[in-house]
Amino acid sequence: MTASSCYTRTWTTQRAPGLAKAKRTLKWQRDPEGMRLRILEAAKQEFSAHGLAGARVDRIAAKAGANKRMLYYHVGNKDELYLAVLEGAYDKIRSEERGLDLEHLDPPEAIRRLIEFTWNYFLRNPEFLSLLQTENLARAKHLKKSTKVKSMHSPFVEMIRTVVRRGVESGDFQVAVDPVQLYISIAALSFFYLSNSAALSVIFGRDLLDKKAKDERLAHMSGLVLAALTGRSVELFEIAKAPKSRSAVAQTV
Amino acid sequence: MTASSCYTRTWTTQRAPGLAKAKRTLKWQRDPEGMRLRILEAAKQEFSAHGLAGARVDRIAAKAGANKRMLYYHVGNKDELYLAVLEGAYDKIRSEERGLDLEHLDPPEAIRRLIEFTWNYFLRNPEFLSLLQTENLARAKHLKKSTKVKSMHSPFVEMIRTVVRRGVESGDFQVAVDPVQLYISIAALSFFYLSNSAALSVIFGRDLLDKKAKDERLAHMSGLVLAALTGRSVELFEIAKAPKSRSAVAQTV
DNA sequence: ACAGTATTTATCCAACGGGTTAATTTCTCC
DNA sequence: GGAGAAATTAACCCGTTGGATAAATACTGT
Repeated sequence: MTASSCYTRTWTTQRAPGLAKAKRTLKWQRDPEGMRLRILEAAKQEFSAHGLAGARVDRIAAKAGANKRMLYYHVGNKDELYLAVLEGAYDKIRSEERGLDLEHLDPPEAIRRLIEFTWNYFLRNPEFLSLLQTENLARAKHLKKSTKVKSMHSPFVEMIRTVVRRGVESGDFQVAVDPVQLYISIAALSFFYLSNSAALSVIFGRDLLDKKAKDERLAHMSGLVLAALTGRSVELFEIAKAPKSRSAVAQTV
Repeated sequence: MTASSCYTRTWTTQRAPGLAKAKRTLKWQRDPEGMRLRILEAAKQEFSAHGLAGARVDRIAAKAGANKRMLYYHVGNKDELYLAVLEGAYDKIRSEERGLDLEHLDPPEAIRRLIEFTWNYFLRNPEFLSLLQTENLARAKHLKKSTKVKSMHSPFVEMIRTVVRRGVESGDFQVAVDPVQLYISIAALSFFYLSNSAALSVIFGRDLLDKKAKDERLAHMSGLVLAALTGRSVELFEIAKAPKSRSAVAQTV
């Protein structure tokens, strides 16, 4: 319950290292940029772990090694803090995506790469999933106030649109598909699986996050999307075997 | 802020309608079953609207036209209440699914029907989406305590497994696919689109919930899954047109 | 008609939680 | 070396909230 003390800032530094006499002991040190970053990082953890209403401003301060007042001084109130975190999260994923360089791959390979990237990004950044879920439960009320976020996405959509068009022209893809629909589907297949893995693991009685399950999932998703686009049914798709004894599977999360 | 009074119970009934003298006025009336139902319904609304931490016990009581004490008397504390709501929600969807009668349709038609049902069910029951999201943010801690829920799903998985097997045997499906993967994918395509429509509408700058968008989404999803399974690229898949002026689209939610 | 139980109402409260105010300390520039 | 601005700490405020206690009222069987 009580905030875990990730680390306590021990700014009890010596001043004026040369002088022997004047070695005053500082109680703390100024560091506005660092403070802001620590606050945002702590807030990201707290919001993704507890949601918007569940997040505690005091815990964020504690995790950031800061006084609660600092949150308001450097960022703003709880909602503004949340928006800042969210913008940072979107910025990070879209900027990594830009590095994928899909334009120079042949279309099926580009799509496969996008799928794999999305899957791995979500795996590596579970807080991103939580933050989005939380924002959607709030009906995107924070995002609607953001100006930055909207502009970050048109280039991304155009990138996918180009890949699809090239695929159709080269004959690799059977069908032209709306890039927004396609991206939403690609994101959906990973997002839902991962963000709901806790509940899904319980209701289906098998651990969806162990190594084998994750490999199978990636193969399934790539196969599904690429088969639909190209018409050629790619490798994948494990055969459906009827369980004999329905042995209970551990549900380590 | 103050709880909206959905309806106020006016139990100020006349007793003993035949007798003229003894027409006592009751302050309230007993109704344990009805009370329990009203509490669960109110709780469903509150939890789906505000999440777990955001939900207010007092508001639930007010919405149910009950005294707060009643929640604890009839169901339990906040967490037990939430679990009860969740179990009810799962029970409802799985029971409707049983009525789909997929066993007697030819496999592609069965899958299409499952996709359409899932989509429409999520559209008709947005609280279901919220409840699941909330539960997953809580890492399924409530579901793990449930005994009922686990057993509700094996028959459902077997139903899909059978459809897939029949499809492979008849040659309709190119590939055998794990029924759990398939169902997760089908659910994912609808779930993510709808549960994240608020944020997606903002970042992509178009209203994903208007009539046209919804029709397109259903076509896209059916096309994607059936094309992948059958190899024949079904109708659908709108051509990707480059926007000329990128006209702003209203974002009614 | 009455006793006993089930159901519901009426209050209370202590901890919490977001946000604010005011005082303190550090840094920068002249 | 000192004044003024920036950054940080410390302490407080006050409405909220989940939950509890006790008293009141309705029903049931006899």
